[in-house]
Amino acid sequence: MRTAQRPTLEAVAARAGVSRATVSRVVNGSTTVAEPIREAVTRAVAELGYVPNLAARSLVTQRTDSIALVMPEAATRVFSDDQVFPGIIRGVSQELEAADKQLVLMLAGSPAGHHRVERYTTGRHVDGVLFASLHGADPLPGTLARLGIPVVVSGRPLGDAPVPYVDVDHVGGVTAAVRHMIDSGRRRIATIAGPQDMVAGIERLRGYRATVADAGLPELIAVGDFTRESGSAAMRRLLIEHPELDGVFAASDLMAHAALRTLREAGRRVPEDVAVVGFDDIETAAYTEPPLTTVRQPIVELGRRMTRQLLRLAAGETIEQAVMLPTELIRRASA
Amino acid sequence: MRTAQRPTLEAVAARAGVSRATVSRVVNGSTTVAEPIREAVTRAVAELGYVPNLAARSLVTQRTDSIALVMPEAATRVFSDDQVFPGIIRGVSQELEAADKQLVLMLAGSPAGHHRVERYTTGRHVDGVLFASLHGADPLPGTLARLGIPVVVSGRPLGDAPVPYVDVDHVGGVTAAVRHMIDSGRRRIATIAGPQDMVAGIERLRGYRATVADAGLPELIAVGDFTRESGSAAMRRLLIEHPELDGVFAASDLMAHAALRTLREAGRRVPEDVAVVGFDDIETAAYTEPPLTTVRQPIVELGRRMTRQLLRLAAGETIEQAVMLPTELIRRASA
DNA sequence: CAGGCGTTAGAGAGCGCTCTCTTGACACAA
DNA sequence: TTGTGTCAAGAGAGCGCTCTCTAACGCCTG
Repeated sequence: MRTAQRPTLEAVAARAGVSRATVSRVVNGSTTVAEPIREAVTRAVAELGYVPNLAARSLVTQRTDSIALVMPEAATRVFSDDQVFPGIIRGVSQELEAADKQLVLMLAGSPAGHHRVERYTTGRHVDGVLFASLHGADPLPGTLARLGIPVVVSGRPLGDAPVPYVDVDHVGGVTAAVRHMIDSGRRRIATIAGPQDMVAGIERLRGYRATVADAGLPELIAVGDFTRESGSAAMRRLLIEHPELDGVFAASDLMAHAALRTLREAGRRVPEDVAVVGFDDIETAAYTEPPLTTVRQPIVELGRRMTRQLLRLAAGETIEQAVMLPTELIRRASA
Repeated sequence: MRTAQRPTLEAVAARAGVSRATVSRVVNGSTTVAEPIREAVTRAVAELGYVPNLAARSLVTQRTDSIALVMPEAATRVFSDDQVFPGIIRGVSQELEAADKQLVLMLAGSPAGHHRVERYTTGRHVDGVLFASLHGADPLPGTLARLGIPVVVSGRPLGDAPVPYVDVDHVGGVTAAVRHMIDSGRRRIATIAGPQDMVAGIERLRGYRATVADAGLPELIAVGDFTRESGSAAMRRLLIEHPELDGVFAASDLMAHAALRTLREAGRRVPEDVAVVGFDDIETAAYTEPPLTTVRQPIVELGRRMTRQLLRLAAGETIEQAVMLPTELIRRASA
């Protein structure tokens, strides 16, 4: 069974009574083939159930028609409860489907895993590489770019390598969130920040600081890592250090969700005593108690845009170094 | 840049002063190479930064060292809020990493997408195919199996093709859940069932019916599709049709979550008036109000086992037609 | 010391495809 | 009729690798 011979170009050519080259032309859509011959070839392809051997094609064209999407394995854990991880994949997948290219997904967990990613991508086994949710200043994207391998990352890269990226407007979203609380009379607005080795964490904290500073309000900061657990811990710390707080901006919905519960356990009412705003607009946000006001980011679109940029790059076009996607404040009951 | 010549076997051979065949032996770990020569080759490989061209290798070995994971695109939407989708990917990824194989992810949304999957997988561009979360009786797994292409699916396939599968013990989990409610005195236990074109939906309903029948209790059934929206609607219907109910088993945590809210809105207290049990044990389950009692399924392990089975199959071993993974009742406050 | 054997390295074919170059056919002008 | 130009189709090289077959070499045996 395993040796079931698949028909080759040769076989199709023989059946259609033409040369290999002509079959290749038809299969690849060349225009310089007379109609009757094209038809004969098409028929032969159908009759034989011919499918081109991609390995053979890649060998000569130097293209693989596949691109890699690299994510830290932690992303599947940290984000396991929201749609960031599946959302990006969905967006990438949609665009690649349209371009008839394959998606090779690489979750880099261990250092060994990272090395494997490096070997694979630098080995030019893919036509381009997408990086999502980078932690810290990974040198790999820069290395690939220098090798001339098309790369696009999500979020402004922390290193100094000039790698093209697509990001959402963190600062704009956070500003809208914090202003919303200020406008409704809050004056002691704290933040539960995200991890400071990720752009999303850094930018969202930056937005918070700028906005409260602008309004002449104090900075009340506790740092989490985007997870619910860290959100509970941070909220508890904030309540101890700043019991007077009347608003909380959490850098992720997961942390906001945990904060909601912690506040309730501490006897604070939301939104009467404390307003809470999150970031992400995960599906759960509409089902928390009370429903969470939050900043929506276009996550599927992020995946799509990254992919489109990468494909353009791979096609030899020059692309914008940075693309920024808008965020939007979704008002529910928590603030 | 794009034409930057990568070193070939030939180049390594020249540098090491040996033949191509010998370099190939060293690279592929053959034992029949004398130590000094092996060392010389290894050094040449390092110096030149040689990376084998996978396309060329595939062309002759007829292997691709990559496997496809096929999911309906809906899976990323329906499950966007729980860990099924990322969990399976993580499990698959872990095992493939250990085996040094690549993961090609295919989300089949449209009929065109499904056709693309069919073309790609039947074209033997991968060494094996994993199917997750099948809807209905997709003929593709059976077709591939008949072509001699290694296939493993998640969940007992609904068609009659004898395709090897890995599944969790739905019935066992549901039985434990419903018995738990019976044991605590509930006598009017309803279910919010999952979609009846998916094994998970069918099996969980089967488990419910068997257990209530066994206890001489009535069947109170409303069907949803695993999403929160459908869960709310189903819960409302149940309250109208069976206002006397004192327990609800929801076939997914998402539906259970929505039921919790709907019950509260209807003035029913959980668990005092109505006990609620879900299925999946998503992370949110621990954060609902009240925290949700639910059935945990080992989702990462599911991905891992599927992959291990597939790799064994691809290696020519014969494998069990069915593998069943245990489920476990997690008791929290809702029942 | 011839003959046989086991072991290691090289030679060379060929995997299935694309793409350049060449040939062939035909139309039209001189 | 011959020459020129245009366009479609074929011939053939070669992409980088693996793997079989063969050659070379050293060692043991009779």
